Amino acid sequence: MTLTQLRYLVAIADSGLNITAAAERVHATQPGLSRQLKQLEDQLGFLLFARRGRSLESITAGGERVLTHARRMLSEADNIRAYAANARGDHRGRLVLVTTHTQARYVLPVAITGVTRDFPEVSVDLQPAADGEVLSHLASGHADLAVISTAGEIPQGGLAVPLFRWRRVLLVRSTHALAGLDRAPTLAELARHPLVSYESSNRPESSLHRTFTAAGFEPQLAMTARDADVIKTYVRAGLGVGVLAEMAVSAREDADLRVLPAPLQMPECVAWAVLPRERVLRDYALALLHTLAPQLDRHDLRRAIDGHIEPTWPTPPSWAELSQSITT
Amino acid sequence: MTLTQLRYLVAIADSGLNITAAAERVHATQPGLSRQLKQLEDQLGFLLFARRGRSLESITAGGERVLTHARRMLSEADNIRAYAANARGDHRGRLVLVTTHTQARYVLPVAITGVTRDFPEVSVDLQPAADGEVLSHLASGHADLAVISTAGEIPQGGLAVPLFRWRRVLLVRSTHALAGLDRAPTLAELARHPLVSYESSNRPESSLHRTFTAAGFEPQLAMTARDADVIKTYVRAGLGVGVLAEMAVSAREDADLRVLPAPLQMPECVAWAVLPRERVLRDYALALLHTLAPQLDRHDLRRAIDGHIEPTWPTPPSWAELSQSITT
DNA sequence: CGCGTTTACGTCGTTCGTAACGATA
DNA sequence: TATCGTTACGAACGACGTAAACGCG
Repeated sequence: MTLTQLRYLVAIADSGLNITAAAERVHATQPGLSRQLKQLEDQLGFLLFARRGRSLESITAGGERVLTHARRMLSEADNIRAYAANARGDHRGRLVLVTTHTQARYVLPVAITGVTRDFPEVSVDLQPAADGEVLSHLASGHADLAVISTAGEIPQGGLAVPLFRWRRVLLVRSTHALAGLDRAPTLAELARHPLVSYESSNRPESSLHRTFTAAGFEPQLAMTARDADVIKTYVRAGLGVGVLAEMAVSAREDADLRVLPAPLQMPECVAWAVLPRERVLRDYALALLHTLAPQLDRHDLRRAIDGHIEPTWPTPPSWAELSQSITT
Repeated sequence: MTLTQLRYLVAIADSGLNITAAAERVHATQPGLSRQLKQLEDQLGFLLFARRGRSLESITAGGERVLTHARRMLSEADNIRAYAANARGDHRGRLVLVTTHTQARYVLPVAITGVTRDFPEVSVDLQPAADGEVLSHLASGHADLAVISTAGEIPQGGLAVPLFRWRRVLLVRSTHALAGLDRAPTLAELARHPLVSYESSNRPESSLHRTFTAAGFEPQLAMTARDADVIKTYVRAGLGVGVLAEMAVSAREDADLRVLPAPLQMPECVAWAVLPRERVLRDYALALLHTLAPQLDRHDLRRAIDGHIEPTWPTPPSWAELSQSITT
């Protein structure tokens, strides 16, 4: 049993049982993989894949089992390599982020720009995902860091680091009935108008939905989208009142629209960075994290990550405070 | 980075930084290990060991870090091999048990005999340990299964499987003042006599100590030992009242001594098997466990171990019931 | 001078890629 | 017939053990 054999095994499993495609993925030839797979099966004494004719039909139960152990071994091997790269100051590599559209579009740009400036040999891979899918992407092990928001709870599935607090704002056309208001509308006032908001607001357990129903109202969601820019477009088209994160509105770009604070009952949200457990973080990933959470000490962060401990974090700054300190 | 290199690295660390001894351990030559270590260090880009002259002086911080990841990788490799051996019905191997003297001497023999009968190619390695050290031996990863008793709490550090309930008994010479009693003495009566018991009774948090002090008495421990046979010897010598586990007294062997039940306030204990987490159990280890816990379904056990879930176990049988069912 | 590590050298085993072959839909 | 996996072959690489050299106590 060699690491190469296990790497090939995982590649085959991840390529839909297509050995040719797997060979491509690991930069080797197809006969090489075939041979190593056969040798591994011979040594273990049972088939890892069920064959139909000559091609692989499905993974056997034993193969599934071996696969999970193999994945752990390979991820530990990656950990050693990552640690070594940090130790020798080698900052080449990839940084895979998985996050929602709003974070990707409005929060991360400055932070990522900083990383690519300080670590020019890093290629950042920004994976967009729906609200509920971010953490499952992280759990699958293909991402180094997730950024996600919650209204209260601490995200599970990794080490959660609080970044900043933010509130929702309302966005309306200047001709809209609410445009003249110089205060936050009440929930009752807002409930009379069709809303345009994030896709996740459709779910009954979303904080928007819960806030309305707790007060005895039913939100009218005229339209939902993952993408804040799409929401703005439909607000401009007069479809309804935009309900989105304060990070997503810009005084310059959205000067044609009126911005109102959301009703006070709508809870404050917290944006979190979530790091996979048992995974060594590259220095540039830590740098990104530190840009997003400058209030936290770099070495405390490193200790929390390496020691797999969950510290009691201080209350994160508001988005206004954070964006202030990032740009200056 | 190869598995061989990591195996060598661990061997060197476990041999007190003596490469020659490590080579012996892994059945290879010393220059081979030296070379692989050097190559690993070259590839990682930093020293794993600090040198003084030519010999290894200490592990570096980086070396320590790499070592922990390497150990995990190797243990996962062992898991794959163990799973494969099970799958192909290969029942050769070692079974390392760590436990206290009483279990080793009075409880495990029948169970181990059963294993060596059903699995003649297994060599059982019974590691004796003091009460408090059993679980740390297990945690170090050198044992497959620990057997230990507690008075109430569930043992930590692995998947704990309850085996049986047992009580303490008193052992006295026939000439002893308590010998004529046909009931359990009260705590007050017992407190007047010097006691001979297990070493762990010295600790103030031991259940014996706690029981006495809770009733306002102070136990007089004339002598303590890890070994039940030693305790009996000193009881025969008239040193005091033996307080030991009911499993340790035999109607035949101890016919010259009087056996009394312990005071009712002394709590019932539970013997547990503790299995290391994240470790594939060989079939013969499961067989041993099943002999010790016949009330539990074999497949439930396998599922609990493989799935790393902690089921709510049924109340275990008493030692009398268990020893009955084992021998028949 | 003994112990332990490093270096040098020759051999052996293994892996790899290319190319030809076989099976399947 | 196109696609995908297996088998065959030769070259290159790497690992290993033996033997000798080197440092240190």
